[in-house]
Amino acid sequence: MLGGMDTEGNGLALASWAALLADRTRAAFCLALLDGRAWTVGELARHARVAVSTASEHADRLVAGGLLAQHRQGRHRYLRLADPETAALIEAVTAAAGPRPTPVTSLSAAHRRHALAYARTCYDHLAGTVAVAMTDAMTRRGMLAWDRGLALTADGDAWLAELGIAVPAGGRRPVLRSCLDWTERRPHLAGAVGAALCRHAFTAGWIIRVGSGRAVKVTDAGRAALARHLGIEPPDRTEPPHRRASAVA
Amino acid sequence: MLGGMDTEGNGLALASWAALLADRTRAAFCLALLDGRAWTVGELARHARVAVSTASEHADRLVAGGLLAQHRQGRHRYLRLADPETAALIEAVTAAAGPRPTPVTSLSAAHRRHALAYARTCYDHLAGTVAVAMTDAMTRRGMLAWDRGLALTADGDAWLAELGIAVPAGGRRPVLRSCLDWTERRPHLAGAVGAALCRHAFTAGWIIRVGSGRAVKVTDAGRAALARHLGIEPPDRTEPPHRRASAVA
DNA sequence: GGGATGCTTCGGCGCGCGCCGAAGCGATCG
DNA sequence: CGATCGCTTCGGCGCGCGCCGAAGCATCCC
Repeated sequence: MLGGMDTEGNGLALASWAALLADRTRAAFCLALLDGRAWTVGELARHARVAVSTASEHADRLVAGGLLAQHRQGRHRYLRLADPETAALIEAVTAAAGPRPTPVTSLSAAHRRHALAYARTCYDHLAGTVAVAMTDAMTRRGMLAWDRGLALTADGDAWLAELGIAVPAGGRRPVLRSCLDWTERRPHLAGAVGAALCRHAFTAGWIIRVGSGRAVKVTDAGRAALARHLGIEPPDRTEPPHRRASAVA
Repeated sequence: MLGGMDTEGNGLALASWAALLADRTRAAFCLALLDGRAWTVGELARHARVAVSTASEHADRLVAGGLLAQHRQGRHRYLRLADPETAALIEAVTAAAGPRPTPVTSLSAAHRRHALAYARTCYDHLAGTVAVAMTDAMTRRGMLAWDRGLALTADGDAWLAELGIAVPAGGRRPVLRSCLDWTERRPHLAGAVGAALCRHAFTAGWIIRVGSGRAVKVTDAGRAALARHLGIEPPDRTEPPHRRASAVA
């Protein structure tokens, strides 16, 4: 029959890999870990609402499959995503898995949803309305060129330098990548540059973590910086979401 | 608890999507369909060595899940991958799922394996040793710039024009993307440019399909063209593989 | 018309996997 | 030292899913 070759060995590997994500509990783990931090087994269990024993076994499988890395410390076992490539892949699959806009049941759920859609981390870079707006602004200002691929222009280079961000030279990691935003369905920046930008936003106090998840909050200083450096005016998102219908733009 | 939100709705979507690939038969289907062509239910069944009834049901699920598109024609039902994005994602997962070098059992299997590793289609662009060599040559000749993202240079633009390939202007598809080669573990070109290049290679007679799978063969004309246009000398791959150990470079 | 051929539907079988609670174990704390 | 805490291991339960063959239904060919 020919052709079976490619498939037999490799189809199995593909299926095994996918099987790791093909369970709602394990998927929940990976999604939670997309915040880029390390979680304990207990935290993951509570998050996904399963028994700790169950969570422990799932963690075993994910580590064995190479999706997660672990490190033990005292009586804790910390889990995080294995590497940025894995994170990118999971994010890509999530985007493909579709904009299922998650029926919102409670008001506080609506708050959290909006906070996530507004600004969050995507492993090591920024995502959400704010990240897409930043990408758009950078494009508008001629810092990014999309017409022959995606690349930083000389202006973009200069801008980063001005902020004190060094563009990391070639490792095996792509310097600049576009990542389809899961809520906006439009691209934001990832890759080494995206990560450096996000790191800078944290250290410069533009954004801070809020709650235990992936959501971040743009500080006053952050709003000022975005206005000054990119000419964008992100709305204040500490106010309740129902005020906001027109502010997203 | 907080944080459950993101996960509950979305973790389910992620898991459902992954479940589509999490079966060796369905994975085999998708891998086969990565050749970019449309297969019938019967062909897929024979390829994956399952009963036709089984294949039919799998096809249903893949179509319902949005991974495959179908079109019926007389008593046939043709299946292909839904779109280039889906293809890219599957290829990415395959690469992540790992370089499991597929233990080779028979001599003819070795032939097929080498043919695949040497040159094949990856949905709508080229992959394998040849594709990676082409990408390297284009980089060496200054047609591609990687240091600030991945982009065509002016030289690259001119080269494509010389071949009569128009760089497709912005649709929602990325113009140029690097795709991790599954056999070489190094990047080759994808995106609209990769697809255009592959299409050109077919129409210009540089390559032809061989067998029923994804493998392609570089013609004499193709070898001449690669030498002339890129200064690379791909070895003749119609000869048996054991001759070739040193020729791959 | 009759007889292939390609596909779908259905019933049924059996394995695998996700779940839990109980018990055990090592680290930590008082 | 004993009590607590975080995690792991184990046994057992039940659902879901992948598989098949038989039967049915179109389509195409003579």
